[in-house]
Amino acid sequence: MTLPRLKRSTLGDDVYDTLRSAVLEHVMKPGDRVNIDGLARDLEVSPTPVREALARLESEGLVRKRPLAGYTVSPLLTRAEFNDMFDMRLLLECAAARWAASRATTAQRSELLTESVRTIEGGDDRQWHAAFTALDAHLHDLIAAASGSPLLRESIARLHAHLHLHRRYFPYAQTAVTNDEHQQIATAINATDPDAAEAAMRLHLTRARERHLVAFQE
Amino acid sequence: MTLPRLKRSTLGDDVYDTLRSAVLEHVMKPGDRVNIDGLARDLEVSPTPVREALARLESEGLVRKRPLAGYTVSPLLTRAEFNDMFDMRLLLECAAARWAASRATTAQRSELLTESVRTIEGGDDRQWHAAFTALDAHLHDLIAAASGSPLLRESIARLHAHLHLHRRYFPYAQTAVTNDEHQQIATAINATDPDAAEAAMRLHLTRARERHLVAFQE
DNA sequence: AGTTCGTCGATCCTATAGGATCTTTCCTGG
DNA sequence: CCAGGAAAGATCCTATAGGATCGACGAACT
Repeated sequence: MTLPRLKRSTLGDDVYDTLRSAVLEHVMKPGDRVNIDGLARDLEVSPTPVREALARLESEGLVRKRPLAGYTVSPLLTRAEFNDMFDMRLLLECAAARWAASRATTAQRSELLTESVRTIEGGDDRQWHAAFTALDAHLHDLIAAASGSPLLRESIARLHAHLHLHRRYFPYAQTAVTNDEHQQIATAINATDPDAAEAAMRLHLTRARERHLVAFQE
Repeated sequence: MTLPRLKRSTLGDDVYDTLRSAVLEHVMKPGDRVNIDGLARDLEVSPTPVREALARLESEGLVRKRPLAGYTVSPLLTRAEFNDMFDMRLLLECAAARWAASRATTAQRSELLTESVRTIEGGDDRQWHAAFTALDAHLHDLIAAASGSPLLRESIARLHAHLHLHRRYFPYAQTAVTNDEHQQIATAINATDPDAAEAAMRLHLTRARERHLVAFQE
């Protein structure tokens, strides 16, 4: 019998989750100054757990720290940084798809298939975008988990956090295409076809990069 | 005229560097409990910067945190984790070598050649091992930097920190082989030969894995 | 008019104190 | 001799206060 190990969360962890969500959902916008005392007041905690949470967020690159001048939310990605991120995604996620195709368990394959056909309906723009982003992140994490490499999964998760530093962009018209690409990856992994899985992932990421690149044309 | 931007370091950063070195050099051994108040007394600072440093170290996986029970130094790698780490190194560092071969600047190529022929002499066992490890890490970082991808370089650096979680092992008899492998990589990169650079890196890592694997045979 | 200096306000950084929790040790009973 | 429970000690977690530094505004000088 395995008990779910009741999670004894600390205040610092709660603050961390809250701040992380705020940055990822652009409630705290890139470039914003982060006032430790102010945040502590708003969250009704002491500055100490806030400092702890910010130290972790800085280690992940979501906020920047200037000594004796405070924290600021990390600025938006430059075009070069954006391209670098997608180069990394191609490197990591293509390998993840390949490994997942050869090593995933039966349960992982079926869950991947199930999730890949889900679609997001209803809600206003903000809700819809949040839900779609979450689903996308979840799918990619499923593949990363199925790769059987904890380190690879963690690296991909870290990278996806940086993706949120990118300017918000709503590819409404292309969700059908995105869903189709996801399904092709899932199908290839389910069929234990590493080559096809890697190719499908490469195609998906290459197209996703192009879809997002329009944000830099202004 | 460019001034070297005097670094205004904070106490928290100093504590972080100190603790990080202590963990990496096994002054604080895997599994050891970390006493916040005790460390603050020893370092003659308040617990606050110590907490901040530990939060960052936890984010990097060098220490673990159990709520309401304190921090402990991360345990030694299991055999599975060790293999996973080298799978990741193969994925990341082979790509780094390939990219470095095609994109490195002239200055980077020459520095890589210079450093790859350096050897470590003298000192007692501890000093010698520390110097050799530092040189190895420096070489791999040079290649990662020459890849032109900041994210890739950071990922590799993060991975190398985990390498120190591995049991100490002194391959005295094999340093000549290691040096030779390093030089082959450097030569290939200098010759702008991506295929050879990747192959040399793959060979180096594969052999390094075997050299370290003996630590698990007991 | 432009620049420099000094003061003010805000913020960060560090230090200390009190409450809650876990670990350890000791004791009792079977 | 071993298992279970309780109390003491140590530690972590949180809250608050004081010192130091940075940025900004205004005045005086060149």
